[in-house]
Amino acid sequence: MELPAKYSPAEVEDKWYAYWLKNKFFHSEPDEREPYTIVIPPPNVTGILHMGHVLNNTLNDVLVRKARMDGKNACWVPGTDHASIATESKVVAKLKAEGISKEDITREEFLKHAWEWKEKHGGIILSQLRKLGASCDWDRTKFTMDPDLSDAVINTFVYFYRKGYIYRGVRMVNWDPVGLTAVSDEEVIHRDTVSKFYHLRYFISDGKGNPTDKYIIIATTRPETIMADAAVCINPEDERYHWLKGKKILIPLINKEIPIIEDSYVEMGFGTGCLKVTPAHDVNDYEIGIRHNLPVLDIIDDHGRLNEKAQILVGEDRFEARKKIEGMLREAGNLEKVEDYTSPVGYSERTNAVIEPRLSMQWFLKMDALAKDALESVESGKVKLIPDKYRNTYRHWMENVRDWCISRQLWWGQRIPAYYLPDGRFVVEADAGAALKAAKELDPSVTAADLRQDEDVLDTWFSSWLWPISVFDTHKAGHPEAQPNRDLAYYYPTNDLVTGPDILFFWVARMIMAGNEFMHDVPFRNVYLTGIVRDKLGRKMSKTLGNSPDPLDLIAKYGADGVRLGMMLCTSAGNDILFDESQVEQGRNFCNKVWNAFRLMKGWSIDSAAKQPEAAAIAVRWFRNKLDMTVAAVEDHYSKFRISDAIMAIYKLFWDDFCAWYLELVKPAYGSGIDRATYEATEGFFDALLKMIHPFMPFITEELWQNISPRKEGETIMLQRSPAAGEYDIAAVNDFDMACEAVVAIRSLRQQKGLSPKEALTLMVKDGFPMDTIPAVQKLANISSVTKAESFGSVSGVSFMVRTVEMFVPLEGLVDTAEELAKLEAALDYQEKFLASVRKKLSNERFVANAPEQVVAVERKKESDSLSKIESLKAAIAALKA
RNA sequence: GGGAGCAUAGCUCAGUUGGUUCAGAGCGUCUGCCUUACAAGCAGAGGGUCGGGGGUUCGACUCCCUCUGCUCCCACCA
Repeated sequence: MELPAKYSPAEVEDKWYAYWLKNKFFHSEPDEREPYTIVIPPPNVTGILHMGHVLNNTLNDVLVRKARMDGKNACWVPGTDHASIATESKVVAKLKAEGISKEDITREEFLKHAWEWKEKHGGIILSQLRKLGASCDWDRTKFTMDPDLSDAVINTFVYFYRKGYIYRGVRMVNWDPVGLTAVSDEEVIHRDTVSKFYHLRYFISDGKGNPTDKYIIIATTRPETIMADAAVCINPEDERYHWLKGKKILIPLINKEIPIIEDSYVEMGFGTGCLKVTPAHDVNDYEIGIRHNLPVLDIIDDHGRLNEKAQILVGEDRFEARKKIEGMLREAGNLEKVEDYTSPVGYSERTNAVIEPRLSMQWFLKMDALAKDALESVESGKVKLIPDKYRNTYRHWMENVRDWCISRQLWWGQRIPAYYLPDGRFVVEADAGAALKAAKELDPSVTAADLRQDEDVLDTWFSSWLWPISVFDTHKAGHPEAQPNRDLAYYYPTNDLVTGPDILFFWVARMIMAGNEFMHDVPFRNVYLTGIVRDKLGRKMSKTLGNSPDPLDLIAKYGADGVRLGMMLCTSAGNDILFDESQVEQGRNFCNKVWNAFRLMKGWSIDSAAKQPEAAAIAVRWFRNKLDMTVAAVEDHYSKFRISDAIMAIYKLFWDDFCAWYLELVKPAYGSGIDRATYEATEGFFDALLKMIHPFMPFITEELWQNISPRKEGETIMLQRSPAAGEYDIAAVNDFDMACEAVVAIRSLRQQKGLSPKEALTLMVKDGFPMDTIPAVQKLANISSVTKAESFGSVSGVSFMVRTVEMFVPLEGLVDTAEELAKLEAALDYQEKFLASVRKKLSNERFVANAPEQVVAVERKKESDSLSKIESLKAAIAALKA
């Protein structure tokens, strides 16, 4: 077989992915084997693949492929999330571009557009995952708004409503004036923002609504809301303002009279000590308003514009109004001064609009009982967080959880199944028919046409928290008493969940709640929390910064295997990843290394008459041990989710041990064939190595595995068993390591002396070297003959130490005696100091008395080793001087 | 304001109950090589008072205190 010197991934990857699909290797059905289940964190249905997805899904794929090769019935369920706000805003934008405003069309028309959009863009990200090699069970692909999954959401709502957990109420919510919906507390991101601090003069009223010449100063960041002020508040302890008690104050510009109230909420040291209370537009002010029974005046509309209740600046955007009112206040003599000011401002996670605190009627889910159980699930270890530092964060959140605002003023999503009677009462039922029946019980005269369904839809997370259940069994969600179907019974709970810490509360915690509620069991055993993918400079990857490479471009350039490996090499749980293209290059290079090792091996012709050379026999014995040793280490890494350590161990095993040492040792002389025993052993090792690499680099390993020896249709490396760790002889590995050290020393010596690798040398060895490895040293260091010696006599040459053994390479005429002497004396000096420190330790009675025996033994070994080295060094120095 | 975490080689990070000749890895750097698998490569080399200070201990990268610097999460300071 003629193979090019460089591996080209493109055709190989498409070919094998198609082969895997055709043979349904990814598909899983319940059987008698142990299941291994992962559900995908569903990407937004209209999303496109970014580096975060690459990280997450590569990890998932590594885990699921490894499980499959461990003989488990592995099932990775893919799917997408309808992402109500994100998708709806995209559809709105698209319609806007076509000249259609959402307000001008009906809900049904809008949803038709939305579904069209979904059909058009919905599959993109899933097909991109195929490019990455993701071994999802595509037959099980789900969408959070599939009809049956939506039914599960509705049933869940009805269930919690009947349980008394869902209620409706007026609350101060986080209003997103761009998305035109309330968002939950978790969807608000607070960022320090530079703004202005306006110091305003509020004049005291003369009691008839006219200003006196006395005024107080109030500091605010939001002068455009003064028209909604309901009072001015001072701290009752604040003597500076006692004279104000009982007085009335006039709101600037509109001259509205409002009372002075006292509340200890106000901090005397902050601002001027006077607080304007605006119950409709500030959460704290709302609380104060309730305490003091103040009227609520809402002057800002859905879009963040001032409404007619503001009396002035009606129709102006809140930020425009702020600018304009500054001028008006200055003109009216109400503006004392303006300062620069930095304070935390809430932004919508989805639209980045400044959140407007706003009062509105919303639906809520009580969280306290659910959170208590979900906390217990993690505290007890039923769900393990990896890394476990997140337990603290998790606990803190669960202990301070607030009720979940689950309604959204959107159309894209599951519509809340509450039906209003004309008199304002409502019923909650799974469908309109049941609702009518229930409504008739309240009022027999009600007809279907009288009933009006709630306009709002449910928060997206209210569907994705059911994901580990609903992808298998859509009836079970909302019906804790029901028997799970066969799939759910078999696959639930899933094993591992890989996701980002940013959605630990949004999603992970809520899945645990839903799992506990409906399955009486947690939804997964391990939660692997990845970091955020950042660029080399530590900046978050974002479209606006343009610092995020397109994964598909990277795949096209380096191959999916290269991209995967590059990602896996630098991932450790819970740590952010500073991604750089050079890592992918490293991955690509590794592919090429594997490819070329294969080329080398396949290029050999077997000579049946050839006897196995000693060096090859040594190599085979050693590598078998080394392989077993590494398999054990890799298994240990997997068990602790140390994925980058696992691949690094495999990487070094392949590159350093297999290629640099093993292949060089067994490589036959140019022009000759290889003996059968060595060839077969090599092929066996190669097979094992491919299997170890496969979860990380599925494509190239399949390609090469298929070509090691002829395979039948339907055979695949994917379904082979991973190499199992066997017994290994650590002493043999250790002896070989010593041989390698000798080789390195001799090569280094060559470099120093400018000797070509082609020039054979001779070697003299003192007692203590593992002589059975000598043929390996000879082959790799090009040593023509080796003699054991008691002393090296007066031959001219260079001596060096390998651990405690002195070795000597005779080099007539190339030795600078003074230089050698200096080197040896430096080594002696170091060794003597080392010995002194060891002896100091050993002469410390408390050390000998308190330290464990083995630690003391190690020190004694150091002492004797050091003594023998000193002896050798002294002898070598003496010989040089002679 | 509350909570959590981090600081180890030029960069990114390991260091698993305080004890092996333990100060490591990968990348990068430097030197020499187009050696008949691979220059996307081979061979070799250099590089760190483990952030500063103090303490506990026979022994500290590891445990405790403190200082400095950074990050994240939560939170209503107008």
